[in-house]
Amino acid sequence: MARVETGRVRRPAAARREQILAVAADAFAVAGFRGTSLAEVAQKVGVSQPGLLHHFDSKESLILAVLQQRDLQDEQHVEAQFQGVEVTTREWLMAFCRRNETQPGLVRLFTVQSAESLNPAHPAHDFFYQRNQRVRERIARLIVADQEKGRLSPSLDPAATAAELVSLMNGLQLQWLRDPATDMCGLFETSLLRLEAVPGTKA
Amino acid sequence: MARVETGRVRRPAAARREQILAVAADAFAVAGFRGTSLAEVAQKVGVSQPGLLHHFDSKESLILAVLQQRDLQDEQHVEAQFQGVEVTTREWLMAFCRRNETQPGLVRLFTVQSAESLNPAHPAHDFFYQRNQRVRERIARLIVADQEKGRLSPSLDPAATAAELVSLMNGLQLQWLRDPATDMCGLFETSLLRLEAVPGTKA
DNA sequence: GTCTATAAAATGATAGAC
DNA sequence: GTCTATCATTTTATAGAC
Repeated sequence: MARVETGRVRRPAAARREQILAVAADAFAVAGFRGTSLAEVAQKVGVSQPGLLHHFDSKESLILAVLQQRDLQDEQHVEAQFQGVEVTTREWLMAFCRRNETQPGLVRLFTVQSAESLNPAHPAHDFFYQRNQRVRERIARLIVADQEKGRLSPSLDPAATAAELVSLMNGLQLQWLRDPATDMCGLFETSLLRLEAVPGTKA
Repeated sequence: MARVETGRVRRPAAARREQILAVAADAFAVAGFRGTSLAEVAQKVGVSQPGLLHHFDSKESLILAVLQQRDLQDEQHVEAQFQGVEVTTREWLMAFCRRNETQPGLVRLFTVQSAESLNPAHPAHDFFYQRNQRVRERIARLIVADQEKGRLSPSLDPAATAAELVSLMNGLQLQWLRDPATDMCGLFETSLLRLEAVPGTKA
């Protein structure tokens, strides 16, 4: 006698986890953390809501897992391009920008969560603070290297310029998401070239 | 015989409305639209939740009223400074930046709502789209005027440069909110001065 | 103008079976 | 690994009294 049809699709935990992360990333990108319900994510995955919570203890652990995974993937992708090769600030930043241009969902996830996480009560509040510091420091180091090679004016303050470039990149992403006609990378490159044109290749 | 103490504080509708708008602006600024409950706002106002909904038909109408009021106040404040006077792009933008620096709550309201409203289902989705277009056009006109006076290089594309400056301003606000040590206006001015240094004051 | 009462729906999470 | 059942809250909104 045949088993009763239950409709369940049982999958390896790892595969299901990946699937959930992908669906959740999209949902959080569109509606934010508070605006996304576990039931909604579960339904899109094709699983019950308690079934979803079997893989992630809570909604908080889910958003953190999503952000950490995507952040790691993204960083690795770009850094891998320049393995051992010498990179200028502009090249490095433009590589990120160009990659972002092909991944609006990812950009949206980080842009929306970034603003939402300004709230100290947001589960990813610390995550975004740390991430921001890390990115600024990375860019500041690239700027210093460029200055040493005479590619950027020594009159530029590395930390301040890094903060400015991170801000511009974030702002351009927001602008691009709101109005996809925005030439995000074109505007960014124009600004970077203007930076390189600042006079004063050492006194 | 004395009337029974009800504990109610009855106020003129207009005054209560203003009070609600002020409290709601703070709440939406911190926790966003989805993250703020009417009960929370009502409690801080010192009124019951249905008492609050007597003044605003719904949560949606409340957030829209908050944004419209603040947007109007802000624009009027800065434009009033330059009544009839000729302003440069840099002066106009720096006036906004300096005012913003004194109003973190206001900046946070618009930064958080701006990102949250990327969601087409957000009540202020259209509001922010229109507002963004309006600001970009205003700045583009200032740039054209500066170019005509020889204060900015004619090689700059007004619309593109306006989009870049709006992006930078928005990004700097986010950066400043996340890390108050950021010298928002200082960084902005540095960038604006760099723009003015672009060579080519007409052929 | 403000309140109490209440509805109606949604949500995050747990218990326990299969 | 996934489900059904269920709970405790929270949340927006309405009805009707004062």
